[in-house]
Parts: sequence; structure tokens; C-alpha cells
Amino acid sequence: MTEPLAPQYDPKTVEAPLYRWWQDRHLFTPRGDRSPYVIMMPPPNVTAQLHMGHGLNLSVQDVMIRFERMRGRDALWMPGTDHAGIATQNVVEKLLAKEGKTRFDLGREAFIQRVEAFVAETGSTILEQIRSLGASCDWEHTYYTLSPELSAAVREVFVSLYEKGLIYRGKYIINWCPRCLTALSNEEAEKEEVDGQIWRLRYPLADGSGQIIVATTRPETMLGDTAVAVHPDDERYAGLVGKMIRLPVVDRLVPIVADAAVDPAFGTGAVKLTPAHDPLDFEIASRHGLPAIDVMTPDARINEAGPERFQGLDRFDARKRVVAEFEAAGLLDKVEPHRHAVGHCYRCDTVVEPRLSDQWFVKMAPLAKPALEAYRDGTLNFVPERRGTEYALWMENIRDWCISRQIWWGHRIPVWYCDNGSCGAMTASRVDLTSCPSCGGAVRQDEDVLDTWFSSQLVPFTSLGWPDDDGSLSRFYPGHALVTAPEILFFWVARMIMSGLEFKGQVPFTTIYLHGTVRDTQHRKMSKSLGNGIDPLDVVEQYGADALRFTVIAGLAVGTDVILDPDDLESSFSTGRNFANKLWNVGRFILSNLDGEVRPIGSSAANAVIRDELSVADRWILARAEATIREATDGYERLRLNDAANAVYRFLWNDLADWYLEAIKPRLYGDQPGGDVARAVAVRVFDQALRLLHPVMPFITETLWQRLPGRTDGESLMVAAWPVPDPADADSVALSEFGAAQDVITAIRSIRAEYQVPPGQTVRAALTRCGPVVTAAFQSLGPMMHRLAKASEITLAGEDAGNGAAAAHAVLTDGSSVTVPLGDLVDTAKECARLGQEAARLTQAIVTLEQKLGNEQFVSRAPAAVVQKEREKLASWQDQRAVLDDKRTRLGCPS
RNA sequence: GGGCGGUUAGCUCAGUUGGUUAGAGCGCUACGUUGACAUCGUAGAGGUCACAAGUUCGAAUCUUGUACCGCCCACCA
Repeated sequence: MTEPLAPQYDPKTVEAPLYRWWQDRHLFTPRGDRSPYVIMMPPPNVTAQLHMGHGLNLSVQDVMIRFERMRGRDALWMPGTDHAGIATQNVVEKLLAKEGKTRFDLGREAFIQRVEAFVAETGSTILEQIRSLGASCDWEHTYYTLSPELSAAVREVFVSLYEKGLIYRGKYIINWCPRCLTALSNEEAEKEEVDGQIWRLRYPLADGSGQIIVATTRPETMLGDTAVAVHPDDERYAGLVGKMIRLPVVDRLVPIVADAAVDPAFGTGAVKLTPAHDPLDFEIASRHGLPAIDVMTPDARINEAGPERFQGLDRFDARKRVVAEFEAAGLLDKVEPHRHAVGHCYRCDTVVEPRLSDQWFVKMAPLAKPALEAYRDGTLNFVPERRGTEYALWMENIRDWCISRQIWWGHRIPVWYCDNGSCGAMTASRVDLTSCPSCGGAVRQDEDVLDTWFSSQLVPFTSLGWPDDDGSLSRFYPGHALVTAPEILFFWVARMIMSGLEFKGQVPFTTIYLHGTVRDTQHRKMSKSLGNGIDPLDVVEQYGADALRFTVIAGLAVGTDVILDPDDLESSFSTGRNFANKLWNVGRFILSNLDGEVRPIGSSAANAVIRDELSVADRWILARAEATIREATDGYERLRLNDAANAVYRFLWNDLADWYLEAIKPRLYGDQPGGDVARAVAVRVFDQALRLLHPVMPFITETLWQRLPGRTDGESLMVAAWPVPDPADADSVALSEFGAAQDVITAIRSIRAEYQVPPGQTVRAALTRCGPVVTAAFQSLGPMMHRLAKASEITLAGEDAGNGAAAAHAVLTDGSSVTVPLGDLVDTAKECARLGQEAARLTQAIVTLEQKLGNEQFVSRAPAAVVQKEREKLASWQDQRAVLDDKRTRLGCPS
């Protein structure tokens, strides 16, 4: 590793081999002798391709895990994949469709084999892709929700909940996807606001004495109506309750019932009841013993329960036809536009059909209670905090969870039904049954599979071997952080907490970091269908993983979305790439100027650099490094990762590269003494900065760090110690003195630019009316001022420096004045205008401040310290203005 | 319908308990190939902090209202 570095950083030659190097050394795997820190990776779908959402999510987790690993924790970041029941089955069914087949043509066994083959083929793609981001997850421990081990654990959980009475089977209205042909949970039926219509239909009374008008957004459901309901106290309908209605279209007699659940203020106050297709209707109907008529087939066509002429019609065609028939009969009262929320399948976006169906449910209230308590007692820490209130609200209003799915890909429900009619036992079992435990008769297993989330909610403990424990479980449960997008707060996070509490007695993690969503410049979520996605692999290819990570992390304020432009990768990711290149060159510069041993910085040892040898510039950069360690560490700890990343960025670029390295060049080149001290300081602060940046940009920092002097072969930054701020490095005197020198240099440069002094030409400058800090800076950093301002001579003069007319001026914030004689270059009118503008701005500020200080209220009410500070500020400004006025007088400027 | 966030420079965003002459990166302008870096350097332009009222000696920051954007929840059919 001693070959010279190329002038440009090339991530491609570095990243893949370095990743293998880390992995070969088992650095991603916890060593087992220190306090653990655990993050469970949200398992990507087994057939997924990496997208920018993963890029963001994985970057955040890797920053956290690398930070804690360097801080000495036994960091475990466990990766895994989710079998993703409906999603994966849909993918394979689409492939089958291309062959003109359906899963039913293959049959259950063959279809599952087909999916398994597909998963085997594509299943590891996503895990490979994760590696390219530099994710330091533990590949020696991965999980798959459909592995034999996790499947056994799923059965254990199911049977255990069943035995506790927390799982039951029942006939209720569920959300049904007519395209996926399965039940969905409430969470999987996503509500979307749509512009629909509301139809007011006339229902004639059977005795011909009148009619009652009902309102509906789904007229086709009237085919399954079994009653009309009104509020018991509704005087309009008082005489009608108990009467019969002759339903149009279907020509069926149904009763009018009274129920308090009806809102008399909505619509006409009368509601048609379709118990098989609406949850509220079902509830009312069961109170009144009314029948439920399911009028639809699984794919949402009208079934044989509907009139013959409707059978086979799609529900939306049936809707049109029902409306048409009402209209033809003069029974359509009116149609109005109506905006309302309609459930859509979260996998295929089909409008969900509420449908009466036999399903399995988990009784959630008992599970939610401790999960809510864990939030209320502060055990759970949400970042950002407001997500906690969403969590609590959901827990408070929790509904039972429909866990059965009418698909084939997943964990089959471990319940067996006895075929023996006289027995009919239903048995939940941890092992496959071949005969009925009660009567010994033949059994058949439930056809349905479990919701994918039923198994993924368990991974915080099942991935560690539960219900067995080879030591991993007790060591790494409970974990610490969970990092994910807010979309799956209820699907996954909330349920992990509930199941963790139920089966392990402790929450699986205490910090829940919910980051934002990756969006395009129009703030649309990136998606394949919109074509506005960014492929992270493209970004890695073009800019490197470090650049991707830095861009994403530095742009991620807590709880906000990340906006990236898919049409302009350059503007998004060049910042990260440029920074990597800058860092590379800082390293190249420092390394190329080392010769032989670099002395350590110590307190007294003979061959160490001691404090007395440090120049003001050295002390300044050490102080800046010390501040940066505190700032970055604080940022990482508080999960303000952008603050941490930007703090190190500023240090490396604006302090180290722009100033310190420039300041020490003469010493490094031997033109000034103290080269070995400068080298020691540069190496020390660079080393510290690399450590601070490693969580964000692991590849380049590791590469450079290993080349620093004193490294032993095979030593890795990944597990190097996190820097600790040394109070001896904090140095406010050096900070202000060096800052003053920076101000002087900037002032002279500014004048040079203003007057377009050729870059090669030196200037002279005089510092007058100097405050103590500028004076000290001139004494300690004079040579640097000369060189960086390209000044042949800078003098520290008294009140009346030779600042004649042909000079340009600048005033520093402490009232110190910088005068640069420029001879013919100075355009008096221009200089007057320049200074005049400056003076006017100051005057304005001074007037405002004088008024403030002249205000009795302010002086008496504001804290003394604030008043004192304002007084000092005023004095300083007045000083500055006096200098400016003086300059302008000398120049003969018009007032 | 209920609850919650946001609105700061052309763009993406900082601004921690009210006290700055309101900041950064990118973009833009001018100049520049100085022995780490043109994926660079130096300097500069650019904002009545969405709007209105209020509290306060003092508001980007606190209160209320308005407008627009977004998120979560919801069995008014």
C-alpha cells in the first residue's frame, strides 16, 4: 500500500475489493466480548431490486451501526429477506400469464415449486446489491422469513396465540382484493380520496303508501340489500319502521328497521342495508337478525344471488345497469358528486370490495395494551417525536387483525379440520397432523396462508433462533434501533413491538427512527410506474457509494423527505463525489509530504511534539478538530446525521484544506522551521477527521486511514477507536487570533479582486487602529498573512498610517482598518461609492441599535448581559464607521 | 370530517431554550493552470424569513387567523 495515489479518486478500484477485505476479516460480525448494539434490517422483499428508498434506509442504518461499532459496541446489523406473500405470488402469476396459464392450472404444489425456483434464481440479487452500498451488515447471520427455522417459529407463535384465545376464526366483513383474490388487513387496504358520486334512490313501500329515499355510493350493492334502516328518534320515519319495502330491480320485500347507528343528519337519514358488503350494515343487520346476501364472486362479478340478467357482470358495469334501471323506472331521485375515501389494494391498487368472509383474526386489544404503555412510559423513543403520537393513536383504536390470505405463497395456517362429520374438531398444531387428535379420523389442513407481516413481525427474535437460544437470543435481544420509512409503521414496527412484548416480555428496540421518503423535484414519491426513480447502482457506478451516502445523509434532516432530481444525477451527487475527491487530495498532500517518522503529540516525551512547539496555526487546527469531534459525535448520538456529516465536511474542506494546509506549506517545504511539528499536527487532525467521517464515507476513509503512518498491517478503521475530544486542544485564544488573520487576509483579497490586481502582483497593506486580537494575529501569523494575501509588505501602523488618497480600504468587525495603497489602480469615485455603501449600511444598523439602547424599556427589562453585549456591538460599529468616515474624508468623497 | 407537519437565496435545506448586519451546498457572475485537488482556488451578486393581526423592550423563532403543499387517521351510507 505504498504506491503513489492518483490525482483523482476512483471509487471503482477501491470499493469492491475493500468490501471483500472487510468481509474476509469478519469485521461485520460481532466479536462477542463487548456490550451489544443491534439494528434489525427491514427485510426487503425477496424478489425486490434495490431502489433509492433502500439506498436511503441502508445508508442511515450503516452510519448508525458503524458509529456504534467504532464506539466499542458489539454491533450487530442483521440482514434478511421477506418472502412477501402477495407481492411475490403476483410476480410469478404474471410470468405464468405470459405462458397463458394461471396458478390453478398448475395446482398448489407445482405453483409453490415454481415460486421457489423463481426466488432461488432472483432471491439473492437484492442482498448482493446491498453490499455495493458498503452496508456493514452481518452476512454470517441472515434470515429469510420462509426458512424452515423461521417457519417453525411462526407455527409456535400461531399455536401459542391460538391456545391463549388470541387467534380466532370468524365470519366478518373484510377487505377483499378482487384481483389478488384474497382478504387483506385494514392496513393493506389503503384509503385514497376519490371523486365519486352519490346516488339517491327511491325505494317504494310494499303497500304502495309511499317511498323512502336512500343514498349510496355503491348502487350495485342494492342487489344484496336486506333492509332499510333509520334512526329510532327520527320523526320523519317514525311511522314507517316495521313496514316493508319492495326492492326495485330484485323485486324483494325487505323491512324498515330502526337503529341508533344511523346518522339522521346525513343524506335522507335512511340507509339501505347490505350486510354482506358493508361493515356498518353488517353490524346493524346482526343486531336485527337480518340475513346477509353476498352478491359477488371472488373477482367481483355479480353471482347467482343477483338477478339472472346481472350475473357475470363486473361490479362497475352492474352499478351502471342498476342506476339505469332505477332511472328507467323513475326511481332515481338525483345524483351528486361526492368525494370520499375508497380502499385500494396496497399491492395492485385495485378498489377493495368489503365482503363477508370466513377468516382468521388476531385479537389485538390485549397485545396493544403493553405496547401503548411502552410508549407512554417513555420506553419507546420515536425520531421524529411526532411519529409517536401516530403510533399511540393507532394503538388506542386498534382493530383485530385479519391474518388469513387466500393465496398459496406463504406460511400455511397450521390448523387441521376433522373430516369426520360427527367430530368436526379444529386443531391448531405445531407439527403436521395426519389424523384427528380427537377421533383419529382423516384431517385436512386449512387452505389459507398467513399474512406476510405475521412472520416479519417476529424477526427481532425469530432471526436469533427463537424459540431456541444458542446464546445469540439472550445476547442480542432486545436490540436497540429500528430504522425505516414511516409507511410501514403499522404494518411492521408496531406489530414487532407487540409480538416482542408478548413473546419476549421486552420491546425489541427502543429507538425508532422513521426517515423520510425519497422524492423527485416535484415531490412525487419515486416509483417504477412513474419512471422517476433513481437506480442506486447507477449512482454507485458513476459517483461511488461514498458519494451516494454522503449526499443522502448530508441532505437528510430529521423527519424530512429527501429530494433528488432523477434527470440530473450530477447536481444531486456531485457534492459527494467532489468531497470524496477533495478528501483524497488532502490525504495525498499530507502523505506525500511525510518523510520518515512522524512524531506523536504528547506532553513531554523526548521525541514527541510538545505544546510549547505548536504555532498558533497548529493550535488553531487542533482546536477546530476538537470542536468538530464534539459536534460530530453529538450529531451522531442525536441521530442528526446531517449535522454530523456537515460538521466534518466543513472541518476538512474549509478549515483543514483551505487554511491549515495552506498555512503550513512553507514549513513542509523547509522554507520555515517546524515542519515536523506541522506534519504531526496534520496527521493527527486528519486521522481524527477520517474516523469521524468513516460512518458516512467508509470506503475512502478506510483507504486513506490505512496509509497514515504508524498503522500496522491489517489494522482497520472500521473497528478503530472513536475520537475523544482532548481538552488540551481547545484553545479559544488560537481560535480568535487565527480568525483575525483570516479576516485580514480576506479583506486584502477582497480589495485585490475589486480592483482586479493581477494575481501575480504583490500589494502592500497597512493595518491601523488595530484591536488587541488583530495585533496579536499580526505578530504571530504575519508571514502567513503576507503569503496568503500576496502582500510584499504588511505594516502595523499607528493612527496615521500613510493611507493617502490612492488607497483602498476595508474595516474589520472590531474596527481594525486595512489599507491597501494601489496607486493608479484606485478609482477614487469607485472607492468612495464602495465605502459609502458600507458606511450607509453601518449607519442604518447603528441607528437601529441606538434606538434600542435608548429605549428605557429595553435597558431595564432585557437581561444585563444582553444589554452589555449590545453596547459593545454599538461601540464596535461606531468605531468601524469612524474609520470609514475618516477614509472617505481623506479621499475627498462627497458626503 | 378529525389530528399533525411544512412554507427562509433560482434549487435543496440549516437556523437547538425569542436578542446575528439571517447561513450552507448546488447553481449564477468575475478573475485565476500558485509545486494536493479545475471533481480546484479567490472574490462577488442574490432573501421585506408565505400572508395578516397579536404578545414582547425585542419575533424567522411565541399566539391566533388566512392561503398553499404534504402526512396520518376516519363504518356520514
